Amino acid sequence: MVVDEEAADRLFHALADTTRRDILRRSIEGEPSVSRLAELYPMSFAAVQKHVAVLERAGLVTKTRHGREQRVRTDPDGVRRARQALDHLEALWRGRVDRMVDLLAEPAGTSGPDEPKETDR
Amino acid sequence: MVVDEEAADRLFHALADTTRRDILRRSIEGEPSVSRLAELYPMSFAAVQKHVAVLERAGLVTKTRHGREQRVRTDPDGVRRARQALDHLEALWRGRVDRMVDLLAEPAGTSGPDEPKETDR
DNA sequence: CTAACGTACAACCAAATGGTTGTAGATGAA
DNA sequence: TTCATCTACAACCATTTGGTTGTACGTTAG
Repeated sequence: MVVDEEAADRLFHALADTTRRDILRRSIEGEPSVSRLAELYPMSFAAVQKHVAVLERAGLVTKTRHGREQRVRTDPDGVRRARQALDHLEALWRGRVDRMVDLLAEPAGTSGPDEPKETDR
Repeated sequence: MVVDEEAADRLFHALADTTRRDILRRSIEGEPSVSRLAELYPMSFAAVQKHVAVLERAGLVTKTRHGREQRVRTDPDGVRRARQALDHLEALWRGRVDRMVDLLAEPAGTSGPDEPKETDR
């Protein structure tokens, strides 16, 4: 499996917050310190610190000491892992569509009937 | 903007749960009724019903009445919207890398210095 | 008609989330 | 050294989440 389920939980949970997504964007463009980030949002430093921690546990950002500050940088692999999970879902979808196309393309009566009335679902 | 922030919150939140992602997968492959789904997980019917509701509010699945049951089907557009949000993040990342490459490619001393020591961050 | 099934929804509860304040440890500047 | 800055983390609180049970309603099968 590409990412195990718990990791996927952490990943998507980390992404499921406007502030955290914004932190992620700003940490892509620059490499802000935690206190620089904290200035941007209408909440305490500690709150922003927690958001960064969530992103870090999800593997979306890393922190590196730089003097007395801690700079936040996004980990492109983290974003890529999230995309892979969605890619997998889309692949499933495409697979299903392909199978439906196959059924339609099949000469009538080759195998079992497509919908034997209301089978058992 | 591709998806507004609140919609993105709902989207990623809906994806941030193993059971919900599994429901999504099964609703891609088949088109199970809510009670069929409920049989699959170690929780009550009502709990599964709530999970489906979360997916529905996120625009990831739709329900359609079919006799007395309600079949769940995933909405491929929903998954695509989630991917677009991540695509955007990756584009930002690529943009940053490109800009760094530009700086490196720039003949020395053309514009301002890259890092004037430890400016003000 | 009656019974069984599938669903919807309210009320409730424990645990997690997102925020706060306060305290304390490192580090850099004066 | 001393002071201001940046960070870490604990303790606390309100709200949301994810689960439960119970009740009610529409639909299909006998």
